[in-house]
Amino acid sequence: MGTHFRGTAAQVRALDAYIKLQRAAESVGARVCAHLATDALTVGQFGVLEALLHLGPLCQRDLGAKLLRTGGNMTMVGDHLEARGLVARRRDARNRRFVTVALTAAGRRLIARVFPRHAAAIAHELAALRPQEQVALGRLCRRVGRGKPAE
Amino acid sequence: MGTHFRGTAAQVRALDAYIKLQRAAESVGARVCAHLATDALTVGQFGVLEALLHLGPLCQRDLGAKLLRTGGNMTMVGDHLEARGLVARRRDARNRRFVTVALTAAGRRLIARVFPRHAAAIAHELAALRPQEQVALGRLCRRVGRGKPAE
DNA sequence: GGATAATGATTCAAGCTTAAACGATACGAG
DNA sequence: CTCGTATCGTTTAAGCTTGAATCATTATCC
Repeated sequence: MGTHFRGTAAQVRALDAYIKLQRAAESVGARVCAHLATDALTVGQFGVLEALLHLGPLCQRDLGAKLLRTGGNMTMVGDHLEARGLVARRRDARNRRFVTVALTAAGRRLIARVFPRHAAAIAHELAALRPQEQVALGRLCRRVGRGKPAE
Repeated sequence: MGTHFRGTAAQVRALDAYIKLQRAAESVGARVCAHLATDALTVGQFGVLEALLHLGPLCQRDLGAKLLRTGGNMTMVGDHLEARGLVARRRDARNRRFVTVALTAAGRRLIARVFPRHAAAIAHELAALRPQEQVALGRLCRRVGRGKPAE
C-alpha cells in the first residue's frame, strides 16, 4: 500500500500514516455497521438513537455537535426517525428556538436491542489488536484528532 | 470522551478505541481536505485524480476497487470530471466492456498543483505525532483495517 | 423599551454514496 | 457455434451531507 509519491521523508511518512488511518476507519466502519441493515437503520440514524440512549434527550444543536454533523442534517435524520415513530420532537418551553429530541418507547426498545449487537461487532473487529494495542491506538488517534502540536 | 456504555471490560476497551479511530479519521480528514474547496474539488473527485496521477490510466472497475467505491459512484464522479475536462474516458478496444479513464493535460496540471498542497496539509496534521508514533499508528491501523485475528 | 445582533431550526440546491435493476459485452461448456 | 453465465458500466431511487439562505426567537446594547 505504498503511496507512489515522491516527497520528503517526513511527507511520505505522514502520508502513509494518513492513508492507513483513513482506510482503517472506512473498512472497519463498514464491517461494523453492516448489521444495521437488519433493522433498516442508516449509520446517521443509529448515531442519533445511540446518543439519545446514552446521553438522554438533546436539542438538535447539541446532537449535531456530538455527532459532528450540521443542523440541516439533524433536521432530516430527525424527520425520518420521527416518521418511523422512534423519536419525538418538542419545542422547548423556556427557549422556543430549541427543539428537544427524545426516544419514544419504540425507539428505546429498538436501540436497546441493536446496540449490544453493535458493541459485539466492534469488539470482534478490534480483536485484531491485543488489549494493550487497542489502548495505544486510541491514544494516538486522540492526539492526532485533536490537532495539537507534537511537543 | 467516555462511552457512557456499561458492558464487559473488553467491550468498553474496544468501543473506546473504535470511537477514537472514527473521530480521528473524520476530524483529520475534514481539516486536511478543507483546501480542496479552493479548486472546487470534492473529496471523491480528488481521489480519482490522485489515483490517476500516481497509478496511470485505469478502468472504472479498478478505480472503484482502489478507492473502495461502487461502480455507480465511479460513473457519476467520472461524469463530473469529464464535464470539467479533467479526465477523458475511452472504451477499451480489446474488451469493450471496459472504460479507461485517463487524465487530460488540464487534469494533470490541476492535480499536480493541488496534490503538494494536500501532502503538506497531511504532514501538518500528522505533526501532532512524532515520526515514530506515526509509524506505530500506521501499523496498528493496517492491522485492524485488515481484519485479521490478533495472534 | 426598542433597534440590532446572535442563535436554533428549517429549507433548498448540489453532490456523494449505495444497492438493485438493466443492457452490452465477453467467456465457457456442450 | 450457441446458450447460459459472468462481468462492466449505467441508470434509478433513496438517503446522507454540506453550505447558504431564511424564519422565528432570544440576547444585547443604547
